[in-house]
Amino acid sequence: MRKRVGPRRPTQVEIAQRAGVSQATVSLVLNERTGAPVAEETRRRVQQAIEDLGYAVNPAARALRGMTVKTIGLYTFESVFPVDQRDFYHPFLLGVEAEAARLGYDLLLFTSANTAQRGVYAMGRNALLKADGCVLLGRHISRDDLANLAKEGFPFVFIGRRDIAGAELSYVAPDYVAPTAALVEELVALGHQRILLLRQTDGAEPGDDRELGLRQGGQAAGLTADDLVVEFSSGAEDIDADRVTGWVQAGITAVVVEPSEDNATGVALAEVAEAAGLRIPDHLSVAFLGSAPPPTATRIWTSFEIPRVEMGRAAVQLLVNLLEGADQPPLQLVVPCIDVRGNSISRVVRR
Amino acid sequence: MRKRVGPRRPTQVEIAQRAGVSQATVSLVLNERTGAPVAEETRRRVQQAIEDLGYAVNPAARALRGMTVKTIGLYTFESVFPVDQRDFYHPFLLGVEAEAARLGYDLLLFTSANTAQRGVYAMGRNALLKADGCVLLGRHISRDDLANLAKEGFPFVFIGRRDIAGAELSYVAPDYVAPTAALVEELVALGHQRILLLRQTDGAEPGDDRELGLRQGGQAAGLTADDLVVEFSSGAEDIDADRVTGWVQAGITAVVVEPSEDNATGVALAEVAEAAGLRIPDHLSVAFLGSAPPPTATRIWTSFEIPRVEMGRAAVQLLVNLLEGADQPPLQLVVPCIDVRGNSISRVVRR
DNA sequence: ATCCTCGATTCATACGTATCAATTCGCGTA
DNA sequence: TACGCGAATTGATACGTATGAATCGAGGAT
Repeated sequence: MRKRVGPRRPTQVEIAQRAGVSQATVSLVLNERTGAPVAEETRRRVQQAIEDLGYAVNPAARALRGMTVKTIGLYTFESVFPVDQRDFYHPFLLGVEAEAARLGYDLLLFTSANTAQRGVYAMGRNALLKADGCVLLGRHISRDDLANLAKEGFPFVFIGRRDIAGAELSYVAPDYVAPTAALVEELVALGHQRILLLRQTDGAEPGDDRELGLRQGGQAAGLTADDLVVEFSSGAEDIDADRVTGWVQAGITAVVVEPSEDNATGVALAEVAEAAGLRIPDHLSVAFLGSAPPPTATRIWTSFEIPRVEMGRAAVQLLVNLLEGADQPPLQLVVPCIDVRGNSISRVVRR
Repeated sequence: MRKRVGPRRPTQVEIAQRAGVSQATVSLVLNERTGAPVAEETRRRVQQAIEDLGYAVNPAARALRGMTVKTIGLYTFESVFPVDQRDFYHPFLLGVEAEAARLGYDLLLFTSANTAQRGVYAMGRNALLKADGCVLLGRHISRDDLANLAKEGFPFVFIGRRDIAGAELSYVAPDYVAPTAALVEELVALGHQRILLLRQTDGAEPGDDRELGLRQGGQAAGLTADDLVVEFSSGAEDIDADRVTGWVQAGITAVVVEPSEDNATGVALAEVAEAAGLRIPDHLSVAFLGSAPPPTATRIWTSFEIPRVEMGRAAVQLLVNLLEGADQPPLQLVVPCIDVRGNSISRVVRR
């Protein structure tokens, strides 16, 4: 934290001297809406002095007075910042950026905090305070951090759903329940009687939502709890031929997969099944409860897409509401996903 | 500029009270390097109080004291902010972001200023001051803005070269001269005797550099000034068959093109030439003095690439030098480009 | 002439921090 | 005992702004 160098910038005091008024009057001219009237002639002289000296208000001083500074922070819990276009999070960033610009806010990327890898309450805390409020993003998020932030009353919006006991927080999240239920009902209508949900081990609330959708859909379609199987995967390495063929032998005819960022689990499942002679969808229907691997010439995965850009925009809108609305309560927004009709599920084939 | 709401955060005064010391001591503990010694026992008590109350230093107050805030601004002069991956500027942003993170700086994107479309000295000025210094980027930049910023002593680094009379400013720029000269020499070695440089109308210094390279290369290869022709284009629309065939009839056998962001001029040239029955490179050699259109199955444009990510990194390094070095003079850095050996130039064919 | 009103302006203060100058205290030396 | 010295701590101040309270005139109205 070195000292700043270079020539000092003009202040309101200097403007005041040049215009022959007091500093307070300069401030009044700058923030015209305060109700106190300023004579037209004085206003002109002050404006002129501002022009002459090239004055610009000092954001630090303003912030110290407790004013907002029109800056929205963006914090991600992943180690690599998602400016990279290949990153799963990039569309969110696009939405956040676009909406911030539209609403006249600058965007502060907390890149420094992420190098420390220690969460908001290590390096990041000072950083967060540089912004009026913050959009938080990322799967591997610390619940404690979120709870603390909420308790402190720091304005933020989380992208994704997190329920914290004893604290209500603002988020914008996709609706995983409804499309999952719809997909399960569709599978039952296609003749599937035993359906497997493959969850991510770290799925948290998003995983819970898929499981809830599975049960709702299964119940609506007349399946019993025994017909709905839930297993976990922590990545590609725990999907092998034995496991997949085991499912089939146990009567599973359809697998619905909770995607991870890189979709390693889903890709592995497809490869292992294919290698074991199980064709998709003839022998095994597979669908992704979220973003699927990219389509190829022959394969379009049945799935649904998260409206990521729109969610980014919505998060900023919620945050600005929090910032500009007088003591606004926490806001939640659930947005619908978009069905992707693929060719990876089909009518069940009895052997 | 609304007033902030919500619960107040703890201050150094409250820490001091809880630890039974003065505010000054708390500040000393926080910034240990000031030479004043603090007893180990006191330090411990203060640290404990900080822990207990969840204290974090107020960046605004610190900034007001004239401290830096570890934030680098990024300002682009184009209207659309280059977070979009399709944008020409995206690689620069990647480099800036990565290096800022590495050096422990946060990155402030001036999105709000760009919506106003009026340059640094309209909306943008207040915004710039939120950061310790700024990286500036963009082709359609206002010289006046740059000159004023330099005069005011605001720390910034421009990506791209701009010479401003009476002011020395910091920039990182690609070396267009050397590779252009080399390319011209190569063309002469291939038998070309009359070479055309097609400049962008708004090319400014980058265009000047290409022209300088053309003359240097031509001279080194023994061509006279008459053998080197310079014309201007403002986009695809002023490239038509008449113009291109006119060149050929005037003895031009090779065209070197200053690229624009979208390379519209170069693309148009290729299409028009092809349509007029001029095959590239057999009838006309074409090279890009910078980034070329993307390669296809049959065509790799002879060109050279600007190391954009590296330039972004370098710009941040220069800026941090300015910020952390005591009254550092302006710094300039010229980086080499990377040759792309294509198939769009060839030995001249005498008819 | 006195009082009140009201528009225009100024005074004074607080925001939270870093740092210089001043103070206190313990201790060894003259 | 007096004195000096260095380590540890504190008092006081300034950074630039916004704003509530106070001041000041100039007109009316009474």
